[in-house]
Amino acid sequence: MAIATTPETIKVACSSCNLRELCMPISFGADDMQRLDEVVATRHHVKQGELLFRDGEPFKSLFAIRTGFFKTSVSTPEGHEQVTGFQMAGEIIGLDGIVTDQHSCNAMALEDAEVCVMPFANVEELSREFPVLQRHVHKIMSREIVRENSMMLLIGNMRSEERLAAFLLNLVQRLHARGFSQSEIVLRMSREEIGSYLGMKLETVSRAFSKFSDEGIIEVKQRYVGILNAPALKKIVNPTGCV
Amino acid sequence: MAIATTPETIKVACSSCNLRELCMPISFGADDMQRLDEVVATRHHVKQGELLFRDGEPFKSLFAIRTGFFKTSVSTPEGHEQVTGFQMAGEIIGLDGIVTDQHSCNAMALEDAEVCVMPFANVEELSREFPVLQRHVHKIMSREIVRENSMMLLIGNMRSEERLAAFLLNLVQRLHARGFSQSEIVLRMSREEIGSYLGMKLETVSRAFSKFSDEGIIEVKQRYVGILNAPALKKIVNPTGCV
DNA sequence: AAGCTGTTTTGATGCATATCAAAAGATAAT
DNA sequence: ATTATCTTTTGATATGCATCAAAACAGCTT
Repeated sequence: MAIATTPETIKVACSSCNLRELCMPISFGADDMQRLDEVVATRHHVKQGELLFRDGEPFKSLFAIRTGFFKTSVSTPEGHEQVTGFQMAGEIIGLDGIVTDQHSCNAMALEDAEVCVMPFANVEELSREFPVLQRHVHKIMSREIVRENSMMLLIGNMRSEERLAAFLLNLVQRLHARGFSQSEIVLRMSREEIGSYLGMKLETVSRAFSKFSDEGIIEVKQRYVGILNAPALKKIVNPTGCV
Repeated sequence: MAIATTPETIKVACSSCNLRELCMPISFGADDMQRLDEVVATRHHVKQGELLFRDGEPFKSLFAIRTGFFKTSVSTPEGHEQVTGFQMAGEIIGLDGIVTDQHSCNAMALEDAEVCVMPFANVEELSREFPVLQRHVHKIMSREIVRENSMMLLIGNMRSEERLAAFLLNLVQRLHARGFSQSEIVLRMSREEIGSYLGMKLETVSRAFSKFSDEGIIEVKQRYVGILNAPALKKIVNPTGCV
C-alpha cells in the first residue's frame, strides 16, 4: 500500500488536533469525540519527493494532510504528466481510489509531510453511525468535484495570464485560511508543475510571472511571490468585475 | 428547486427498473429491496432544452437519468460556458450541490428526458442502513472525480484531434454499455457543445470531424457518426499503442 | 415550394502559446 | 571556493488553434 513512507506509527487524536476546524469541522459530544478519533489509524511521514501513493496501487485509506504539501498527478501512456491538484494541511487525498479500489493518480510530497492515515473501512463504518460525519465525507467529495469543474473552466476557457492569476489567488486564499500571509507565498512547486496544473508550458508560466512583475502586480524572487496588487490580479481573472 | 420540469409524479420502483444494473448495481434481499425503492421519491420529465437544475439553486436531490441525455456546464461571469459533462441513462447528476447545499452548475436536457428524483436525505438515511448502498454512493462520487481528472489531462495535454478521438471513443463505449451500436453514434449535442466540453472552438471540432472523415476513419453525416476504423481512432489518442 | 433560422463546413488570416535555444541564476556536491 | 546540475528567465521562431467571414446545408414555418 503506502510506499516510500517511514513505518512510524504515532497515534494522535482528531479531538485534540489543531487542524480539526479545517479537516473535520464537525461537532460531537465528548463521548462521541473518542469514537471520531477511531477514523485515524496511524500517521505517516513522507519525505520531499516521495510518493504517498501511486497510480495502480491498491486503495485502502484516505489521507489527511497534517503538515507539508502534495501534488497529485495523472499521466498519459507516453509519459506526459498532468498535475491534477496541489494539496496542503487539512486537505484530504486519496478519494480517486474509492471507485476501483485502486488509486488512479500519484501523490507526491513537495516538502516533507505528515499525514493521518484513515482506513476507508473506518470512515465508512463511523459514517454510518454518525450522520454528521457522513455528511462531511459527502461534502469533501462534492467539493473536489466542484473544484475540478472549475479547473476545467480555467484550462478550457482562460488564457495563460488569467490562469496564473487565478492560481495565485486560490493559493493565497487557502494559505490565508491556514494562518499564513494574505500577500506572500512561498511556492512549493516548480514552474513546470504549475504549468502542468494550468495546462501550459513552463516558459509560458515564467513569462506570465515576469509580466505581472513588470506591471508591479506581484514581486517574484524565485519561489517567493509577494502580491502587491491583489485587485489587479482579480481583475485579470474577471475583467468585468461583476460578481 | 427543480425548474422547468413537468409536475408529474410517477412512483416507480428501482427494484423493477431495467436500468438497475447501471444505476444501482447492488444486490439486496427481497425485503431490503423494498427499502431501496425509497431512495426514489418521484420521477420528472424534462423537455429538450430545459434545465433540470441551475447554478445557484438550492440542492435537495440527486437525479438518476432514466431516459434522455443531459449536459452539465459552468460559466464565467462574462458568460463563457464550459460544458463539464454529458450524461446518459443510468448516470447520476447533481453531486456538485452537496458541498454548499446549492448547485454549482447547470444541467440541461439535450433531448426529452425522464429522471428519478432521489432526495439526498433519503440517500443518506438509507446509506447509513445499508453499507452496500453507502459504498455505491461513494463509488459514484469517486468515479466522477476520476473522470474529471482524466478530462484535465485531456484538455491540458492533448491536441484537438486527440481530444475529439478520445471523446468519440468514450461516447461509443458508454452507448455500447447501454445496448447501442459499437460503431454508430447519433450525437445529441452541437459542435459548439462538443467544443466547449473539449476546450476548443466549434470550427476546430468541425475540421477535426472532416479530417477523420477524409481519412476514412469515421463517416459523418450531420449528427450521425459511423466509426469505420476504431483502432485508428485509438491510435490517435494513444500513438504508442502501449497499455 | 419558398423563405427563414440556426448549424455546420470551409477558407483566409492572425495571434497566443509552444518549441527551440541559450544564458543566467540557484542549489548541491566535491 | 569550484564544478556540476537543475531551475528559471529571456529571446527567436514555428505552429496549432482561434478568429473572422462566407457559403452550404438542414430543419421549420408559412
